[in-house]
Amino acid sequence: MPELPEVESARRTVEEGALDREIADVDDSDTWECRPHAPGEIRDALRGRRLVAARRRGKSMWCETSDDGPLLGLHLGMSGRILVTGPDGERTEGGDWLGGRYGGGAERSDRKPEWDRFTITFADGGSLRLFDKRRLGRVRLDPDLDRLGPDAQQVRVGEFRERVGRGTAPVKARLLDQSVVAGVGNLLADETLWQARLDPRRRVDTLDRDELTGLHRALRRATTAAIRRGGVHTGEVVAHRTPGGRCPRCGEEMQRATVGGRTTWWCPAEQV
DNA sequence: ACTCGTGTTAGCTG
DNA sequence: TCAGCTAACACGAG
Repeated sequence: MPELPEVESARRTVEEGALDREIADVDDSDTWECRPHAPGEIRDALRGRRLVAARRRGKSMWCETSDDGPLLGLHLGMSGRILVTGPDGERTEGGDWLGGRYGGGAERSDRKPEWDRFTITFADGGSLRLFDKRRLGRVRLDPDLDRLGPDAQQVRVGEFRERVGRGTAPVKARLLDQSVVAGVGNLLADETLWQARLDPRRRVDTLDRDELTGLHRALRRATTAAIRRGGVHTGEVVAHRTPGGRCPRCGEEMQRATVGGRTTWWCPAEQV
């Protein structure tokens, strides 16, 4: 499910396939996904315009629209995908990342049209859809991006140490806080902490400068690798987050607990 | 039937 | 006031 790497993939899907096409119609009738907008509000704001750029910060993405139109915010939530079809109606891009609990192998059920929560129909006959089984995604005009921290892939080491090291929360909770650094989800957090050999329960006020520096390096590396390999589920330790799973470096049995409100797996021998 | 979950956030607590 | 935590959100999968 979407963390920063998957959202970056969705952003590229839009950038490569959905820009500069005239918007003929918009189905924004899913009032939950499009809240707090009333039905028709997003349609009226977009019709006749074009998407002209696709941007991303952390897990949030948005499109700029032509003629000084509003920003179109798209958040994939936990199960959202962006699907773009060309003028012939065939899928050209998107929805192709695999793996995870709701990924891969579910293509047949994935076609259910009622899981299309938001659809832009272009004048050429193609479309852009937000497909979202669990309905935890969001579509909104001019989304509030001010509360997001710097993007996890772009944040510089000094700012990272300053932001992540502040407070007393467990380091994993700090990484998951989107206002601290934007883009880290549960799997990327576990992968990063494993790469950095840090115990996810460590309070950030016990981390020294070198540990924070190493954490920053691990995060950038894990994020870049996940984007390159096609998703956060390709992380080295992710497949071992399971009962009886063993650390792929040392063979110790992985430990499980809830940290920062999320299921957390780590190697008790190496992550200290 | 019942629990869990790759995300976000309102609301509670110390 | 604020940092930190919990429950709730919606709903499919195991």
